[in-house]
This record gives sequence, structure tokens and C-alpha cells, in this order.
Amino acid sequence: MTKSDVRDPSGADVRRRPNTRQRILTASLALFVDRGFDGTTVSDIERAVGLAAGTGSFYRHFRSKDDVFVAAVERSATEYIEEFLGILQDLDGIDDPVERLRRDFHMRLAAIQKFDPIVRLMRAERERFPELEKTFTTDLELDQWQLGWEEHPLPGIVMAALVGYGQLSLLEDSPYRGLPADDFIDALVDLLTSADVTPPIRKH
Amino acid sequence: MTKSDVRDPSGADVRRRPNTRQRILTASLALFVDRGFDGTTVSDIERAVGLAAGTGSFYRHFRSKDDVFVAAVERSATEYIEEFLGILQDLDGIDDPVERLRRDFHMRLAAIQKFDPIVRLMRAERERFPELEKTFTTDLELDQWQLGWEEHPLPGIVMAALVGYGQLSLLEDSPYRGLPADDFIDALVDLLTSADVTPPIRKH
DNA sequence: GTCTATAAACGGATAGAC
DNA sequence: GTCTATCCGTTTATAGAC
Repeated sequence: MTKSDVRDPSGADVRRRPNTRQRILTASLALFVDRGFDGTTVSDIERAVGLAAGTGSFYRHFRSKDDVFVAAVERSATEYIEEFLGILQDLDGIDDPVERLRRDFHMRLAAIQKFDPIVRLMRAERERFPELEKTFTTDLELDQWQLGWEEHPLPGIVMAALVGYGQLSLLEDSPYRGLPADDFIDALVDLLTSADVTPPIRKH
Repeated sequence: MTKSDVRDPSGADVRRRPNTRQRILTASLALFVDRGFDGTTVSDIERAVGLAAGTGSFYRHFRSKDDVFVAAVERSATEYIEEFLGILQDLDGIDDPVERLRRDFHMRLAAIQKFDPIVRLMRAERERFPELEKTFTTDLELDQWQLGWEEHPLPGIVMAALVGYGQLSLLEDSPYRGLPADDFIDALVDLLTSADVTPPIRKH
């Protein structure tokens, strides 16, 4: 009966703490992204999830700081892949090839920018955690367009331009050259369609 | 006379140590790039320049680890800008606009890739060293092409594609999709010239 | 300008009481 | 599952001899 004050009849924690382990995963990933592995202390993680800092309560949930890093990055990468594949499937419902292309670009740009921090983190720490190498490379091989360079260079150029636009916008903390993403993507679509180069439609 | 054994008649150090301070700048930048600020210890820096590790000899040359970081990054950024502007001036000697464009692309691609590590370092540590923010943004504003987006979107797309190619190649540790840089740049040049869009030739 | 020695603080990790 | 107390290695930094 000592815990009845924080539990409802179903047994769930009224303070809505899904699970300290999960909360540590979420909080520590944010800290690692922000400050790097070495820049984040176990005390920081404890503080971030509401445990008393410096007490080592963390170690009831993970065996080491290395452990939580690997777990947090892998969870995030899994979410990345699933979200990416999910949106890719949604695109299959669109019949108009031009509209589909536009949506495809928007989705890729959003994915590039949203997951940029974690991709950077994985790159930064990849020597210390070689076991993440597989996770890392797998993420990047997802769904490459198949139209070959020899056949026509435009799709390759356009994909590179999209990545460059995303990176430059992140670097400047504002859209590249002040160009809204919509306009940039429209120009890419125009470029492809006016050259009559339509990437193959593949079902996912 | 006690130092005559390490100095030649001109007074220069025979062991060719240009200046321990300069050597520390060089070595520490390499370490910071490789392991990050927190991942690099003062002992690491001492060891890298041939001082006994852990003795604090470092502190005869810099007041703190923070100090050497700022100094090293600023020196590198200065070199970056000077090299970039220097090559830009060399291009002024080329009359054929197509050849000039090709060389311009090659130069930019090389600059993107060569200075990628230090740009990453500055990004990673920019919260800890806000005084570097100016250095950082200045670097990026160098010599943007002037042909406007409204007039023609192609130059903006092509610049983004070059950046994207450079980044993707770095990410994969090999040329993007196996395409040699020469081929990719040729395709970009073809794209611009076939559309009859030639970026303005500006003297530097 | 380099080394010896050392101070002072920090960080990862563990044992054990509650 | 959380906190107290603590061990131990590492790290930044300083004082002082050579």
C-alpha cells in the first residue's frame, strides 16, 4: 500500500513515467546529440530524467555509459528507417507522377534534415562504436533511385542538389539563399520533367 | 653558450622546431578534429608535440585548453579563406569560360572536402565557443555566385548539387554512386552550358 | 622552456541501506 | 528503484627546481 499514492487502480504510474529505461534512452540521445559522448556525463543523464545527479541510479537501468549510447542510437535509427519506409509506401497511393515526385522530394528533404543530428552523431563516434557501423551504412542504402548515370545524369544531379540544399540550409540555419523548400523542389521537378526524365515508379 | 648545441650560427633551432606554440596549434587541431574537444586531453597534446605527457609543459604556451582550441580553429579558418581566395584569383587568368567553370567547380569541391573536418568541428563545438560564430559564418559567405534565382534557377541547383556530391562522397568514403568527380563536374558544366546559362565572370 | 610533484575537481562505477 | 557513501583513475592546472 506504500505505493498507492502514485498508482491508479490499473497499476499505471500516475506521474506518466513510461519506464525509466525508456526515458533514459530518450534523454540521453538528446544529450549525446547536443554535447557528444564525452561531453555528456552520467550525472547529466540522471539529472535530465529527474534522478538525483551523481548517485549512480543510472546504473540500475544500464550497465555502462557505452551501453546506453548504443541502445539509444540503435533505437533512433530503427525509428528512422521505419518512418522513411512508411512514407515511401504512402507515396504509392499517388498516381500523378509529377505530384508523386514532388512529395517524394519533400519527404526526402524532411528526412535528411530531421535525422541529420543523429547521422552526425553516428559519424562522430563511429570509431569508438564500430558495432554501429552496420546500422549506419544500412540507413544510407535505402531506396536509391535506379535510373543509371549513363542513361541520363539528371536524376543523380537532382538527388545531389536536394542533399546539398538540405545541408546548406542546416548550415545557415535558414533556407539556402533564402529559397523556400517548395520553390527549390518545384525547380528540381521542372528540371526533370522538362528533360522528360521521370525516375521509375517502384512499389514498396 | 649553453644553448649553442641546438642552434646554428644564424640562431635558428637546428632541430627545426618552428616554435612550440605553432606546433601545438597544428597538433592540437588535428587531435580536436579527430577526437573532439572533450576527447582530447592536454596530455594528448603534449605527447603529440614531443613534450612529456602529464607534466603541464603545455601551460607555458597556452593559458588553457579552451585557449588553444580557439587559437587553432581561428588559424585554420584564416588559412581556409586565404587559400580559397588565392585559387579564385588564379581562375581569373583563364579566358575560356567553359574551362574556367570546370576549374571553378573542381576548386570548390576540393575546398568543401578539404575543410569539411574543421567545419564539422566548429559546428560540433559552437555552443561551447560562441566567439567562433563569426569566424564560422564568415567562411560560408565567401563568393556566392550572383546570378539570381528568379532569372534562372540552374546555377543555384548546380551549386547545391556540387555540395551534395561532396557530402555524399565523404559520407560513403568513396565517390557518390561510384561517379568520379571529373564526370560529375562535366555533367554540371554541360547542364549549365546547354541551357546557355553562364554564371557571371567576376574578377577577384 | 621542460620536468617533478602535486593539488583540486571530476567522472565512471559499485556496495549497501532504505 | 532510488539514494548515501565511496573507490579509483583521469584531467586540468599550478608551484617550483633545473
